[in-house]
This record gives sequence, structure tokens and C-alpha cells, in this order.
Amino acid sequence: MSIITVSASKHSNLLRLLTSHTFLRRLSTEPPEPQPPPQQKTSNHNSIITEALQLLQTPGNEWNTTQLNQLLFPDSPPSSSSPRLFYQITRRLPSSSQALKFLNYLQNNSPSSPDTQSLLSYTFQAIFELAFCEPESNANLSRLYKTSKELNIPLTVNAASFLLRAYGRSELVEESFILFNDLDPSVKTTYLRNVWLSILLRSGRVKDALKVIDEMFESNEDSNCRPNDATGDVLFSFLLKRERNGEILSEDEIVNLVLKFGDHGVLISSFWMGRLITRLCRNRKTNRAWDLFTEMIKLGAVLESATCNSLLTGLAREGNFNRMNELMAKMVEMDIQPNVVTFGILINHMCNKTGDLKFAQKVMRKMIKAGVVPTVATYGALINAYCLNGNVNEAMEIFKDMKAASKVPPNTVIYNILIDSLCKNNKVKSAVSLMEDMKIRGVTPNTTTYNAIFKGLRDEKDLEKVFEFMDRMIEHACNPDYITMEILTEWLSAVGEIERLKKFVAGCEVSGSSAQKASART
DNA sequence: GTCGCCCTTC
Repeated sequence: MSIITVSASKHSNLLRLLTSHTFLRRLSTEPPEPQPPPQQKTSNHNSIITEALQLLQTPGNEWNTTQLNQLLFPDSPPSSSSPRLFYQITRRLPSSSQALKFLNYLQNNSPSSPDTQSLLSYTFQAIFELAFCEPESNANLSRLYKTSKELNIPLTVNAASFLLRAYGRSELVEESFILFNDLDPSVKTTYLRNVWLSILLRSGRVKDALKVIDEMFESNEDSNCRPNDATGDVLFSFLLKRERNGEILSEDEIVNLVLKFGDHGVLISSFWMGRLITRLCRNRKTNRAWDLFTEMIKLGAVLESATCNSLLTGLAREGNFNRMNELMAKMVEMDIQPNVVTFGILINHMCNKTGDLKFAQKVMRKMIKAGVVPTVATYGALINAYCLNGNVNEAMEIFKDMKAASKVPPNTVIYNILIDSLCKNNKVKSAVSLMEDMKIRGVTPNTTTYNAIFKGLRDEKDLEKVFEFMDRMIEHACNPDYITMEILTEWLSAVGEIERLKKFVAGCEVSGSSAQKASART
């Protein structure tokens, strides 16, 4: 971690920003009143649907076509018979095979008009949708596609998308290519291409997917297949998935894609923007994150508090106080509210290693006054700040306050900070009593906790206690890491307790494997 | 409709 050297005047500058009228006012803003839902419209559309469905309840070969015709085609030419009506009726039929019979009836009975083909296409879409939800649907959908071609009924956008998705979930990527190329250009809308895109990405055809996007970008400004927000979401949600870390495209390549979208007037969602900036900052590419951030603002992007928090953390880690200040000013300017996390970052990074703990407390007080409720991590940041400044007594006071008054109970991390700091300040007895406190309060120690206490006990040469905690570690199936092993191996072998060490290792293997079995069972 | 929920403490 870097040491931040900041002048006091810059501190007060920041504090002023943080607690500026705008900031505080934003913090206490109430959410807007919910709007009443728009009044529902009723029409005789619905009664036609209900009546038609009643007539269609009898077996297919017994349908009263005269009555149906009167209901569905009351006038000729059928000016009002929108394809939507036929879609809605078909969609409510019990199965795709029933729906196919209805289609057959429509083909034979609908008076010919310019609307006929559209009517049949919409009916066919409903058939696809029904089939999509039925068992064995994938084979069925392929058959239906063939039927539609034989009957010369063009697919609607939605019908094509159901078919594409069916191919996608059956991993029939080659078939999806054939279908896509076979479709009429008018059907290949942005929406359909987005569906196609997600299928390509999921099946690992990243290059093909990027080609589709390029085509979309190269299409005319007024075409129906320009990339939209969803295009960006489909692509970037794929590239920035939690478990992915640059193995598909490098971060720089992803940034370039984001900028390309931006140049074409598509701003990716603030959520994915945030994810990308977070990732850049975590991978020590804070400059790149900063450039992207400022570029997106220039393009008019709306960014979230969480994104700014990531960037603040990255800048703080580098000790770039000027840019932190600049970012805070931008937040005020752009109405991005600082939240409890923002305050946590400031407490943690702004008062470390300079020792300006008054600043930390000031931030905390202002924050509470502004109605922002501190979380366990906020207290963690404050306690950590005190500990890092060698003021463990004051840190313990905050900890006691936390237990006594606050509704925020201390967690493992809080105990870890204190136990580590107490041990480093030769207050191992107090650290041990915190271990007991954890036990009483039901806070589970983890490997970090044991490592901290082991180091303290080693300095005190307290073999009796270390054996006790080693047993407890095994008992609670807490796995040692390389730090644990390093401390114990060095110390115990030096004092001739190899057997005790071996017993510990064997115990860990047993408890480790039983823990694995337990988690496998759940 | 298609995508899916980033940020602070050991």
C-alpha cells in the first residue's frame, strides 16, 4: 500500500466537497412517489377472442366454421381484422398441433386481402411460441420451420427468434447459420440480430459475433438493424461475466469496443461500464480506467456511484489525490450521489499511513448526520485507520461502541484487524481474549484470524495456547494456508515439537476432506 | 423481448 502525503488544506478542500450542500441534499433525497398505473382499456377485441376460443374448444374436425367465419371475418374485405387478433387467439390454444389445425382453417376460410399473408405469418408465430414451450420442442420447431417454407408463409421476427433460440439451446449452431442466412433481410432486425449474437457468443463464435456487430455498424443510419443498447448489453455482459478475466478479449480490446460503440452513438449500460472500470482498476490499469471514464462522460454517459467508488479506490491505491479530488468534483457536478461505500473509501484511504484521524472521524460524523447509515465495512475502515496509525487503544474504543450501541455487529474482518494489531503491539493477551469474545458472540474465525494470533503467540513463545488454537482450527475445519504453515513449521520445529506439527497436518487433512464431503452433499 | 446486477474493512 502506498503512503499518501496530503496537505491539510487539500483535506479541508475534500471535506468541503464531500459535505457540500449539493452532496448532502442529494443524500437525503426521498424517492419519487409511484405513479398510478395507466387505466386499462377494454375492447371488443377481448370478447372476440373469448368467443373464438369457445368455438375452438370442440375437436378440430367438429369446428363450426360458419360461426367462426361470422365471428372472425364479419365484413369483406376484413379491414379491421388485424393480424394481432389471430396471433392472440392462436397463442391461447392448448397445443401447437391444435394451432396448426387453426392455421389450416384460416388458410381455407380467410377472405383474400393484402393482409392475408401477414395474418398467416402472425398465426405461425403463435404456433412457434406454443411449440417452444412443449416437450421435444426443438425437433418440433425444425419441422414447423419446414412446414412454413412449404406453405410459403414468411417467418415473423419473433418466429425466427424462437427458432434461433431453439437451435441455440440445442447447440445446433450450423443450423442457426443456415436459418439466419435464409431469412428475409426485413426480418433481420436489430432485435433478431441481438438474439443471434447471444447464440454465437454462447457457442464460442466470438469472431462471428464481432462480424455481425460490424455489419450492424456498417448498415445505413436508417436501416432496421443498427446496434442498440441491447446489442451492447448482450456483448458486454458476455465479455465481462464475473468468472471471465480477459481470456476472451483483453481489457484493452474491450475498452476499444466500448469506445467504438460510443462513437456510433451507443453508450453501453452504466452497469457494464462500471464492471469494466472496476476490472481495470483492480488490474492496476487505473490510467486506462480514468481515460475511459472521462471519455464516456464527454459522450454523455450517466455513471453510477459504484463506478466512481471503484475509480476512487484505484486512484487512492496509487495515491493520486489530485484526481480523487477531481473525481469528487465531477460527482457533485454530475449529481452522482456519494454513498456509504464512498465514505468508507475516503475514511480508509485519505487518513492512512498521514495519520489524520480527526479527518476520518469528521467524515464519519458528517456521514451519519447526512443520514447515511454506516455499515460494518465503514467501521472496519475506521478501526483499520486507527490501527495502522498505531492507535489500537482508540480502535478498541470504537469496537466497544460498536458492540454496545450500534446495530452493526462486528464481523470476522473487524476482529481480524484488531487481533492482528493487538498482537503487533505486544498485547497478545488482549488478542486472545478477543478470540474468546468471538467464540461467545458466534463470530467464526477464519485462516486470517488464526494466522494473526499464531504470530502473536509465537512472539510470546506461548506453546500451550498455540496448541489449543491449532486444535480449534481443526475442529472448525478451517484450512491453513501457506502463511499458517510457515509460522508453525518454523516455530514448532525450532522448539522440537515436530510430532505436534505432524498431528496438526494430519488433522487438517481429515477435517479438510470431511468438510469437502459435507459441501459435496449439499 | 434479447443481457444480468460492478463499489469500502483483515
